[in-house]
Amino acid sequence: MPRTQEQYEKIRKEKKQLIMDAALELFANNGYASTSISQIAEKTSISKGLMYNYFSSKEELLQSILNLLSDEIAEMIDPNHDNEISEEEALLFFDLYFDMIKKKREQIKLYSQISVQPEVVGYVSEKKINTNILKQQQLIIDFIVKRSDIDPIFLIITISSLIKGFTVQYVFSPEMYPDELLENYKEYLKNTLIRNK
Amino acid sequence: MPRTQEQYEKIRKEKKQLIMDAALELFANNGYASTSISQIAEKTSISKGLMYNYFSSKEELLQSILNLLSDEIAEMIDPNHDNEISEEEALLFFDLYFDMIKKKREQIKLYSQISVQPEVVGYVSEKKINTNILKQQQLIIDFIVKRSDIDPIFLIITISSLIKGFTVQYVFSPEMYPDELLENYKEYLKNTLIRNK
Amino acid sequence: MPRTQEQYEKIRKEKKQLIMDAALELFANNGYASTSISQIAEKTSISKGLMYNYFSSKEELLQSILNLLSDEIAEMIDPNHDNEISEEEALLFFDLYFDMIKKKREQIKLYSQISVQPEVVGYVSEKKINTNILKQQQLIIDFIVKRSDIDPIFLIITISSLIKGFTVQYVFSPEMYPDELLENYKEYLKNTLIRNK
Amino acid sequence: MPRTQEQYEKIRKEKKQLIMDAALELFANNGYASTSISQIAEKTSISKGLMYNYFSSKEELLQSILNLLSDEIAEMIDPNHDNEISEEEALLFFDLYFDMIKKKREQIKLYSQISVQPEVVGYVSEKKINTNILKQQQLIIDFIVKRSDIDPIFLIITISSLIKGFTVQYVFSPEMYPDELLENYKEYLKNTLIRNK
DNA sequence: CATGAATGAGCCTTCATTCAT
DNA sequence: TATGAATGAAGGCTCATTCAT
Repeated sequence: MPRTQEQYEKIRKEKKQLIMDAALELFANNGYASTSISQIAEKTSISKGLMYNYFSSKEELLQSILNLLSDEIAEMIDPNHDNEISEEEALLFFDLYFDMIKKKREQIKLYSQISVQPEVVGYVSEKKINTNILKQQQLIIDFIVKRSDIDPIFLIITISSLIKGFTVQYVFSPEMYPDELLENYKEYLKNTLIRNK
Repeated sequence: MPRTQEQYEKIRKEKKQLIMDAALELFANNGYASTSISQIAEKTSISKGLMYNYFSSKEELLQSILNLLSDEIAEMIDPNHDNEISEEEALLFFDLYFDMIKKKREQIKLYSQISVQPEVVGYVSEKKINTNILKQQQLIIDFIVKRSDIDPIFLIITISSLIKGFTVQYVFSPEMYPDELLENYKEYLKNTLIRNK
Repeated sequence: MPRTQEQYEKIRKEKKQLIMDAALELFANNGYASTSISQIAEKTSISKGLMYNYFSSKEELLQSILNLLSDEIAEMIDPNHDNEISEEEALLFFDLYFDMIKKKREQIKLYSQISVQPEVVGYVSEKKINTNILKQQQLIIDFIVKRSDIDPIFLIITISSLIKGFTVQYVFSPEMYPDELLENYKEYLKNTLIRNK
Repeated sequence: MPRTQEQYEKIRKEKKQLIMDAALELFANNGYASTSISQIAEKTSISKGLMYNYFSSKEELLQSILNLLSDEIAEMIDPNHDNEISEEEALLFFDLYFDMIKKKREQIKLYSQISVQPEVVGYVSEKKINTNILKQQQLIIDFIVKRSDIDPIFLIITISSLIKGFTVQYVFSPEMYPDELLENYKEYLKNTLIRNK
């Protein structure tokens, strides 16, 4: 009783995911360049050769991880497609974003490393990832700008720097931000930036 | 007749600097791991072997670059040694810091890469660099905290995130921050954070 | 369809032996330091890189050769485990020892080089090799001492020097000791040292 | 007042000797291959370049050390040139030989290493060294043979092995042979081999 | 689909030797 | 005579990738 086409594809997808999981952990913690295909294969309990059955190269594997991150972020952040957001949506963004950096910490750690190394990959899917977040971020900023008399350009720089800086600090030193602090800081940002309290 | 001691020292010092300059540019733009000794030697127009006359290893070369950066930052930022700062000193910090990230852009780019890559180096002189800046930064934050009724912990997170985030964005995309904008944003920060305008 | 576990193991074992054979010949005749991995690879008709699939370093390759020698000697000499030996056993030792230096000439040549070069290796498995032979040698000497009125210390020095000296001379100039001479000399030693003729 | 030709030559000779002394110690203890010209130059407190003013290559330096050893041995052992020796001369040989291995321990250690490594040097002056000792040794053996009814060939093998083996053991583990033991063993050999006691 | 042996280019590093000063 | 900067060939080793089985 041969397996159906779908079963094959499902198995294939799962194996792919296993490889990506192993690779992510190794990349994020040991660095992309310092992680060898052998290590990934060993961690996944498959042979080196088989890896190339799923990913055509080490770089494509990296790309896949980042692309998946991009998709997952898109799903989590879910930018609405009109060009305006309400206060609720603005507040929601913080919930979603903080949720994301917590759940995707390892991926973002990897992404932070990659995005800073021009050599590693042609472009990786940098733009795609940025796009998803930045689009929403832009809407937030628009929202804030509209209700503030601060020079928009300053506000944009400030908020994007703040988000970027906080993200990096968090993903590389999560132990410094216990859950409660994280929650409180999120509320503080909501109050300060959105609710104007 | 051999060269005098001074002549030799001069040659050494100059050549060392040449190598470090070439390495910095390559490291910062292509990444540390992706830059080979061959490339550095070629860019410096020396033989591969000679590099090892000046630096005992690739890693030591990196360390030297970062140590120099550390020293230069120390000189530029010059933290005062009492534990309190005046408003003038707080304002001065912004001038010094913005000046530094502008002049040492490439080095900080390299540093940003290194500090995010677990594999590269045991310590590099990460701590030393951080110390110099962070000490001063801490004083600034203390200053601000003292005159504000915001929860200190939120303030600390916010300001350090802001500085880190802005620094990274600037050194990797300086073209987005023309001199005038840079200057204006600096003044904006001074007014907002220090002068409470 | 992949090879079976056994097939792989067979390939590995055979290839390992091929490499060790080639390395032994080169090490013994050209010296360990003067033999390059390239030469070994070429003699084995494999690529340089492949060597590292079987041995983690040049030194480990050397160690493996010497460890194998150690095991083979153990098998050939087979020291008995009580602390006394009979005349027959004493006589047998000479048969075994002469047989060994003849069959393992190249290995002992290599070993003679290594044991005299402080730089090459931490220990190599020097001790292990020595142990096997020396234990038996000690029993022989005990045997002789017991039946002689010569000062034991002189006897020990003399016999161990004699064995060591003869071994070195033989392995480096086997052409000076044709089979018949070798055999006769062995009998001469038996008669003189053991049978007291 | 310029120096005379002789003074120059004397200085030159002394400096050469200094280099050879440093090299000998390093070669004997760290191995020839593992000792770099830099180390020798440093130990001698001269520059690398100057070394090549005295010795045209690393190998020539080694050769010089061994040649000197050869000459010194010749002087110490001083083989007489007729083809026969008296009992006194035979006994004297042991005094001279034991004296030599004690005083030239480091050189012989080096020589033992070199003579076992076919690769290092074309031939070094192996033959020359051997010649000096072997010639005398041959006379001793002749002397013993003449007064013994043992098969000469066995005697030759035995005595030359004994001397070689003892020499190697002594120079590599002198701490196992305190002066008194050395002296006593020498007398033991004299009595056994020459005086037939 | 699966294996891991095999390749080969490239990397970091060492070092005897040369040479301008 | 003396210096040490400079060279360049070679060495040990790693690793992404390929391929016979």
